[in-house]
Amino acid sequence: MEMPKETFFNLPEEKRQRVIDAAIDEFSQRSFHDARITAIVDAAGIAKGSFYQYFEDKKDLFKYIIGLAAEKKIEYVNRDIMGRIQDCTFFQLLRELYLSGIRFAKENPRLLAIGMQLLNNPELYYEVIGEHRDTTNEFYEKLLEKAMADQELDPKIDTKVASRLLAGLSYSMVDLIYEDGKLDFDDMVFVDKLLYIVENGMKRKP
Amino acid sequence: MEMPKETFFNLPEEKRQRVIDAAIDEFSQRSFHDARITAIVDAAGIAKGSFYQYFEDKKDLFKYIIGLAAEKKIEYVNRDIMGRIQDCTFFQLLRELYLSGIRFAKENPRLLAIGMQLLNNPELYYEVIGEHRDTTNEFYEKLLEKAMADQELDPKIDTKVASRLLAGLSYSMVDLIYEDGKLDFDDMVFVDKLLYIVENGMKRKP
Amino acid sequence: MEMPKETFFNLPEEKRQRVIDAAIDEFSQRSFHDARITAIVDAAGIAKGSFYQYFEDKKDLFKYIIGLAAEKKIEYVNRDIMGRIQDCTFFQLLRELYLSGIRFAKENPRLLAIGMQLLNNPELYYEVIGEHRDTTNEFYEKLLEKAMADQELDPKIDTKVASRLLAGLSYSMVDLIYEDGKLDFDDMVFVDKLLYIVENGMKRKP
Amino acid sequence: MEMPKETFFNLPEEKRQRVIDAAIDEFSQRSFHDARITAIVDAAGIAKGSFYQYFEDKKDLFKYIIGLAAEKKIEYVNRDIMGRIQDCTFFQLLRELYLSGIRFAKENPRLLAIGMQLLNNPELYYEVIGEHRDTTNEFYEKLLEKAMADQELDPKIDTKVASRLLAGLSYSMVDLIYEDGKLDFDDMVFVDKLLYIVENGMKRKP
DNA sequence: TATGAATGAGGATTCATTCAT
DNA sequence: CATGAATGAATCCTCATTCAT
Repeated sequence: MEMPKETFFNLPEEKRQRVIDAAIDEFSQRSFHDARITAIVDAAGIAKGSFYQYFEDKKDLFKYIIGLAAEKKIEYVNRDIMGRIQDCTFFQLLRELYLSGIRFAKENPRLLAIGMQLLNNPELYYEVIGEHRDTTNEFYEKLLEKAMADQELDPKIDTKVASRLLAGLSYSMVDLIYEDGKLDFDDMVFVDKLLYIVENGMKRKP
Repeated sequence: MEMPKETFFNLPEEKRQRVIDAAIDEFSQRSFHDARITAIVDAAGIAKGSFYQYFEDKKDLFKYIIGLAAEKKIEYVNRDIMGRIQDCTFFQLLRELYLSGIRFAKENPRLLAIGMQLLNNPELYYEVIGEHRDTTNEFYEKLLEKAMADQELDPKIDTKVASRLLAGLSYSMVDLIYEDGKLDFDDMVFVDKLLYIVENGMKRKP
Repeated sequence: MEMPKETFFNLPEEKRQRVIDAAIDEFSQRSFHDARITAIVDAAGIAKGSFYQYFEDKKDLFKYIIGLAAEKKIEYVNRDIMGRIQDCTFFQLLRELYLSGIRFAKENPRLLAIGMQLLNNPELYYEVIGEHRDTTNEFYEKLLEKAMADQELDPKIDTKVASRLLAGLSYSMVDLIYEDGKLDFDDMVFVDKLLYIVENGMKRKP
Repeated sequence: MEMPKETFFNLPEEKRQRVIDAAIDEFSQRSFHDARITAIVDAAGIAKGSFYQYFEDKKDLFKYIIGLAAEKKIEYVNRDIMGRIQDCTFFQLLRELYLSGIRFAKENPRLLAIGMQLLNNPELYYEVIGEHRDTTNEFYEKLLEKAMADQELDPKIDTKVASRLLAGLSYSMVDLIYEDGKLDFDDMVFVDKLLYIVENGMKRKP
């Protein structure tokens, strides 16, 4: 996988940030194809030529930004959730994950927009991310398997299917964010009401 | 809402189809901005100039195609589901809806792709879909309210939240389509396993 | 010189007028090159194809319109001036000519606009009118020669030059029309004040 | 008022001239709308893309060229006339002005053509010339008022009207240029003969 | 003769990328 | 490393004219 060239990492921190920021701005407002290098270099205050000394091409930059976003999100959620995995039930953990996801998205709306774009464009996704489409699914699957092993779940449910369900639900969250204000209760209430259903649907029957 | 010009509707059916087909092809493979009139007219075998006698401009065509897709999907699902609304339980109906949705998407993968496209071009989305934004949510909400009235549902669940959940799940379906083959069971099994959870989560406790 | 085809003259009077009118409208608002056949046929309510059954091409129509305008102006001025040539002095006649010209322009502003266009575009002029650029000059020259013979003029003036002066002055008139209202006296006063100078400049000294 | 971009002024003088020259060539031969960027860049030997690094668009270039022409003419006439305003009578000055105008037009026929163009595209005219519409009239009016104050003029003439006359006469000059050769005397003789009439018409009677 | 669809050449403009300094 | 001009392919769209019915 290409990456920014060395020159980019040799840049003074502040300048590098400006470039990253400008890129996030542009990519969050326009599709990959519509995004303009010109807009990015202008906003970053660097020369057009310099751009091509930092990055191979537009796609190179895009991949880098996507990578950054993923990294940031993982870091964020990790920090939020860290250490609770052990002492929590599966459903408590799920609740924290969703809430943490919502918080992250609200704090980083531009990254959310970029991520959505990627998710809705399979070709681009494939080009940029390559094979690794299933990280999210797999993550939930592992969680579910552990919960199953811990006998928290109804043994009749299929963890592969359930992992899809949990992943799919994150879209409900995003919707919630985009429509902010349309529903008259706050995120935590929403998540709790949602999880009430999920928990009833998946938990081990006594 | 603009529409194709009269000339387009005066065209012989076969030619009109060729244009529509070429447009669907192009729009399903490239973003609105990136889609090329040239590719469309070439594929349709018409002159560049003719295109502009049929449509105001690229956006006009796009809107038309989106409208067609929506119409087609509604028709499809209606035909599939028609008549069963009365004799079905809520969960049976939901099963049919999801299966019908999957079938439609599998039969019309290009329309699916265009729809997904739309989802991440908010500006265009608004222009094209306009007011009809939350049709899906509202549709599920109505269904849920009826089910609630029929005492099929756990009175503790919130129909607004549940409608989001049901809408969000359609994303799990799309995922399924894109990954076709990755899961080792077929759509019906998938939907059944999914609905097993959903039903458990939402149905009225005895 | 091409002319409209026979078909045009076979048209019912009313329809022919509609075409002429539409053409005058378009040509008075846009330069020859910018004028659009489409606009003309739309306004005239005829089919695009019909146009090419009446006229060879855009230029053919333009020539025809120019011809009409010239004819109309000559007719107008003739009617105004008719019969006075004998009983008038040269300067009285000139006054009538100018006033008549102003009246015509005010009553036919669209024709004025087309004429101006032509005058300011030598290439077009040549293409459309051919060699006959000097009609106006020659007309004034004849008038001046008669006046000279009648001993109304200072024998020292050169009639060729004076004819240019008189022709050039018509531009002052046009200016006056375009700026209508900027000067605080009316046309007749303007012409009289102008002719006061001209007469002093050209009349035979006692 | 828009202007060419900085990049244009950073260009080596020689290249810049090539662009200007090509533009003047094209605009003097075709109407603004009809003028082709392609022709200009080809003649100037620059890339199509480069053009858009120098100018915003076609109109931007056109305005610039018009500005240049105006500037050049003012400079030219100023240089010609400079210093004589004090020692000349009004009629002597007028003679110099007309002769200078003729010389300029003959030396810059392409600029003349562009200027004439502008006169019959009112929309463009307004955009380009904007407020400065009646500079010419006002210029002559000031001159006339001074002459009047100096008692060079017949007190009965109206300076506003006379200024129109003098401005209108410049059209006679243009005619002269376009018909070059048709009259059998040279410019100076023509102007002298013209001014003989004008002077007689306007000068103070003894 | 009327119609209006079909055509395609031609124009303006954008933008990723290259290149010379 | 920085710079920013140079490039040209690619795109949308317009419009006079032709053509088939």
